[in-house]
Order: sequence, then structure tokens, then C-alpha cells
Amino acid sequence: MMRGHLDGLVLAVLTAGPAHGYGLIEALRERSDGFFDLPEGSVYPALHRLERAGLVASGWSEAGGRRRRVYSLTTTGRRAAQERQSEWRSFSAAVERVFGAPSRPASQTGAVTS
Amino acid sequence: MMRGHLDGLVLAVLTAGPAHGYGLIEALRERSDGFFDLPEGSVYPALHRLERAGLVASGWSEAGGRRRRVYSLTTTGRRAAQERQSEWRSFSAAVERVFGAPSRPASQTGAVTS
DNA sequence: AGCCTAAGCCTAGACTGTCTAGGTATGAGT
DNA sequence: ACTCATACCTAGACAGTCTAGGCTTAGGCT
Repeated sequence: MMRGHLDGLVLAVLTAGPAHGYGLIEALRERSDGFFDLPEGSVYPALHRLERAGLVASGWSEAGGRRRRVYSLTTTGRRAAQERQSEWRSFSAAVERVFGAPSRPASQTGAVTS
Repeated sequence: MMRGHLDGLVLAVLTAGPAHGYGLIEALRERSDGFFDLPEGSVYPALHRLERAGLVASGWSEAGGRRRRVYSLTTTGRRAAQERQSEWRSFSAAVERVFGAPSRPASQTGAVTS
């Protein structure tokens, strides 16, 4: 489950250069050491969503008799990629703070002390 | 937006001791240094979901004339809390790998090289 | 020829989790 | 009387992901 972070990851991959949907899935799998093995039904809609939002642009190309729709970042997409990344960092840091926070006295959270 | 990580965070807070819904929201806000300021409409349903799943148990208590529903971890909930945390770590690590991955040659991702 | 797999694209609908936006009630302070 | 903080709740909207299909071409195998 990608839980809303898919867009940022797709944009991150595209930062390194244009890619088509199928290759993007492979790139995500390889970059994550196999952790992200996303179904096409997740990635294609995400790409369409990003294109509708103007963050990526697409064009058709041909390779080995197979047609590919190749996506690349727009200018706003490149900016969005950086934003998503820094949003991730602060989100991730906040989660870590919650996980790593020290125990607090039970009285602060309404625990039953009797 | 909590993007599916809310359960893990709630369980993490409850690991430190029982809490009621409203106090849990405050605890999440404080632990995250203000980053997580969750609406009640997110947290209460999450608690009910966790209770239905048997990960937390609740009971009513009274404090200052106000009734509180206090939640605490069950045994399976305590185990789930650890699982969620380690799931988070591997998820987070995978995301970091994607963000931090070096650029690869365009040919690997179907880029238009012409 | 027939079959299977990999490479490539797509989408409708189900599902799930979060948030919006409302509601109720008590106690304390002005 | 009024407002604010505390404390609970839920229906329905919304958004993102996944399931489960569909389509096509190329290439390998029998």
C-alpha cells in the first residue's frame, strides 16, 4: 500500500530522466530493492493524475515494435518533486518523533490511575 | 493527511500507557512538535476501528465531571504496535532509497534518446 | 500452428482511510 | 448569558490504491 506517497515517488524517479509507465514500475522496484512492486492499476492512474495536474507531460514513442507513452517532468513538476520530497522528510521526521518519544506520566493522557 | 499510518501512531502512543481520544490527539500533537494536529473525525473512527480489530480495549472513566473513554492496548495490540513500527521503518527506508537513488542511464527507463 | 510469457497500454468499480461538518454535553471563566 | 475548552460521536463526501479484467505485439517453445 502506497498511502498517498506514490506521486512523490513517481516524481522522484522522473527527476532522473523521462520514463514510461512500465519502466517506471521497474525503476521503483529496483530503487527500493524490491519493496515497491506496484500494480499497473496504481501507477497508470497516478501518471494520468499527474499529467492532468500539469506536473508531467507525455508523448508516444516506439521501441522494438511496442508503443510507449513516455512521461517527463514539467517545470512545475520539477518544483513539485522537490516539495514532495521535503514534505516527506518532515512527515517522516514527525512519525519518528512519535515512535521515539519517551513515556509520559499517565496523568497527562487520561489514564485510569486508580 | 495521515495516509494510512494513523493506526501505527495511535498504537505507539498507547504503548506508553492508556489514553482517551482527546488526550491522544494532544499527545500526537506534542510528540510531533505540532506536526500532527488531527481532527477528531480522524482519531475517533480510528480508535473504534482498532477496538473492533481487538488491538485496543476501552472503558469509561470520569475526570472533572467529564466522561472519558479510555483506551489501552491489548496483548495483540502490543504486538501489532511493534509490527507497525517495523513496517514503518522498512517502508520509510524504501522511500528514502527511491528518493536518494542515483540517476540511471535514460535507456533503462524508455526515455526518448533521439 | 498453437501456446505461453514478457512487454506495454488501459479502465471500471470496489475498497478503505481520512476529513468535513455537523451534532451533543459539561465545567469554568467573563 | 455567553464563550471557550474539554470530551464524545457519526454520516457522508472525498481521494487514492488495488483488483480484475481488457487489449496488443514480439519472441520463444513444442
